Amino acid sequence: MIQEQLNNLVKDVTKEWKIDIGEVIISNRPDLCDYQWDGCFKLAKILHKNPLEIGNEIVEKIKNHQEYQNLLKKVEFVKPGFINLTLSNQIINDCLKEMNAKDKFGLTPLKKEELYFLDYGGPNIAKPLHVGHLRPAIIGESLKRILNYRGYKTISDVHLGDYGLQIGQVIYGLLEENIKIEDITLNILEDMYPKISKRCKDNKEVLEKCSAITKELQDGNDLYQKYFQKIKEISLKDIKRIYKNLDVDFDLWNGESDAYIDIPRLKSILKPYSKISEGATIIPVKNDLDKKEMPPLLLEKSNGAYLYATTDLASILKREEVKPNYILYVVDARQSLYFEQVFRVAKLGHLTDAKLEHIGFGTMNGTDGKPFKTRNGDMLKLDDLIIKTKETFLSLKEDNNNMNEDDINKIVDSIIKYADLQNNRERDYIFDLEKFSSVVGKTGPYILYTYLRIKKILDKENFTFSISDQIYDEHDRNLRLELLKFQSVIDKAVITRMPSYIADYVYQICVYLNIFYQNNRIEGLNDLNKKQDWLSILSLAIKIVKQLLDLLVIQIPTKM
RNA sequence: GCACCCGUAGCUCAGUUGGAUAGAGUGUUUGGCUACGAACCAAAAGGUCAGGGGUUCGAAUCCCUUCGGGUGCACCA
Repeated sequence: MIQEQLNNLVKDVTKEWKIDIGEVIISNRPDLCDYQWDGCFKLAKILHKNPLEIGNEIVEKIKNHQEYQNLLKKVEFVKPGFINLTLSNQIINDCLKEMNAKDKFGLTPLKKEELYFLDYGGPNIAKPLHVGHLRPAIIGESLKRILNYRGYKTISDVHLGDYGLQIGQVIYGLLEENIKIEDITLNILEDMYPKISKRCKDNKEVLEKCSAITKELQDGNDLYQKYFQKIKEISLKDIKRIYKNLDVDFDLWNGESDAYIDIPRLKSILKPYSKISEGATIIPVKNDLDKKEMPPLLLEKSNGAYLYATTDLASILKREEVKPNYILYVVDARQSLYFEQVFRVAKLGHLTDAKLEHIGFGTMNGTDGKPFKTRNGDMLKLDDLIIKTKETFLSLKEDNNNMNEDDINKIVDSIIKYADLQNNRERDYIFDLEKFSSVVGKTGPYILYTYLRIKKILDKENFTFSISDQIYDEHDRNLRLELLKFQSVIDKAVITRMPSYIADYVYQICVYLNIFYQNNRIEGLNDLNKKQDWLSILSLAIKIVKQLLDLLVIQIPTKM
C-alpha cells in the first residue's frame, strides 16, 4: 500500500531524532501534491529549530534515499512547513497492477483475527416495520459486510423485541376483542399495538393488566404462550420478507424470548451487586468519576417481570459462548445512557471479555425538524416508502416503465439505501421523501449509471488487463490516484464504524469516471497502447465500484 | 434541574489523532448531445463555520462562556 511506503520513507529519514512525528496523509491540496506530511512543525518545536531548516534537510534526505526514484516524481518543502510528495507514474501503475492481481485489491492481511458479534435490526414483533427500522437494518448490514470484507469474522443477530410489554398489550387486545388464535392476521396485529399502547398511556388500569399478562407470559402461562407463538409466527414471516427485499441477512434470528433461559444464571451472577428498591431489583452503576447523573439499571420490575435490560444482559451470556472480541449494538443514539448502564453492569458481573460498543445513529426527523410522522401521525411503513419511491421513479421517465421489474427494484433500492448511508450515522437526519426519490447528483442511480456506462465500453472491446508506465492526462491521473485510496478508506470505515466513508468514496470514484468518460473517448482510438491502458484502468475501477456497492448493500441492475 | 448531542452556502449535508485557498449535492444563472447513454460534463454566483473569549506558529476542529435547537434522566423498548 502506497501510503504505508511513504510513511516508511519519512520515518526512515527522520529516525535519527527518535521522535514520533505524524503520518503522511492524502493531500488536501491535490493541485499541489498527492500526499502531504506536516511533521516539520512538531520536529521544529521539539528540536528548537526553524521548520524551514528542518524541512529542507528532510527534503534532501528523501531525495538521497534509495526509494526516492522509485516512489516519487517530486518532493518539496513549502511555506508554512509542509512536505509535499508527488508520486511517480511508475509507482502509481505498479500499485494498480498489484491491486488488480491480488485478492481484495491487495488489502493487507489483518494483524490478528477477531470475531465481531453484531446486534442490529431490532424489529418489534408487535408492530410492522416502519421507516425508522431502515437505518439499523442498513447500517448494521453494511457494517457487517465491511468488517467481513476486511477479514474479520462476524455473526449477526436480529435480536427481536418479542417478550416485553408490547406483547402483553397485543395479547390483552386480542383477548378483549375475543379474537381466536387461528383468526389472527397481520392486519389485526398491525392495528392492535398502537390502539392498546395509546390506551395504556391514558388508562393506568389497562397498563397494569397488560403488565400482568406480560409477567404471566414470561412465567409460562399456557394460553398466553399459544397467543405469543402465533403472533411471533405471523409477524416474523412478514419481517423476514421485508429484510429479504432489502437484502439484509442475519445469521441468528434470536429474540428477547431466547435469552430467557439465561436469566436465572444472570440473576445469580449479579446478585452481589443487586439491591431492592421500591420492590424492584436494581443495580447501581454510578461511580465516583461520574459528573453526570447515572441512574441504576432496573433488572426486574416490582411485579417480577423482566425488561429490555434483563434480556439484553442475559443475551450477553449466551453470546459469550462463541467468545466474540466485540459486540456491536446498532441502535438509536437516544439509547446511549441505557447502553452505558448495561455495559457497566456487564463489566461488574464480568459477563463477557468482549468489548461492548453502542453504534448509535441519529434520530429521523421530518422536514420540519421534528421526529418524523406521516400526516395522520403514524410512522410511514417501510413497505410504503418503497412503493412511493418506486412510483416516483416510474413517473420520472416514460422509459422507466419499460425496464424489467428486477432492474427497477434494484434502482429504487439504491435510491433509498444510498440516501441513508451517505449520512454520518451519528447525526440526526432529515427524512425527506423528495430526497428519497431523487436520481440526480449524489445518489444511488448516479453511481449505478456510471457503472453501467463504463461497463458498456468494456463489453464492446476485446482486451486483457495490462498497463504500461504511462499516464496520459490529468483526468486519467486523477482517476488512477483515487483508486489507490481503497485500503485507507476501508480502514477508516472499519475504525469509525461508519459506512458513510465508503459511500463517499464510491461517489468520488464515479465522479472521476464521469469526467474521464466525458473527456477521453476510447472508441476509435488509434493509439492502441493508450486504448489498452485505459480499458484496463476502467475495468479495475468498476470492479472496485462494484465491490464498494456490495459493501453498501446495493445491487447493480442489468441496464437503466 | 442535571447530563449528552448539535449549530458550516437559500436548502440537505461532508469536513474524526488541530494544518495550506472551508468542500459536495441541490436550487439559481449560463454553456455543451450529428457523440462509448445528457440519470452526464463544464462555468458563474452563493460563507463573520451561531456570537464572544482563550490555547497554538496555525482552530470549523481543543478549552471556557453566551445564545439557539434536539435528546436522555428506573418499573417502555
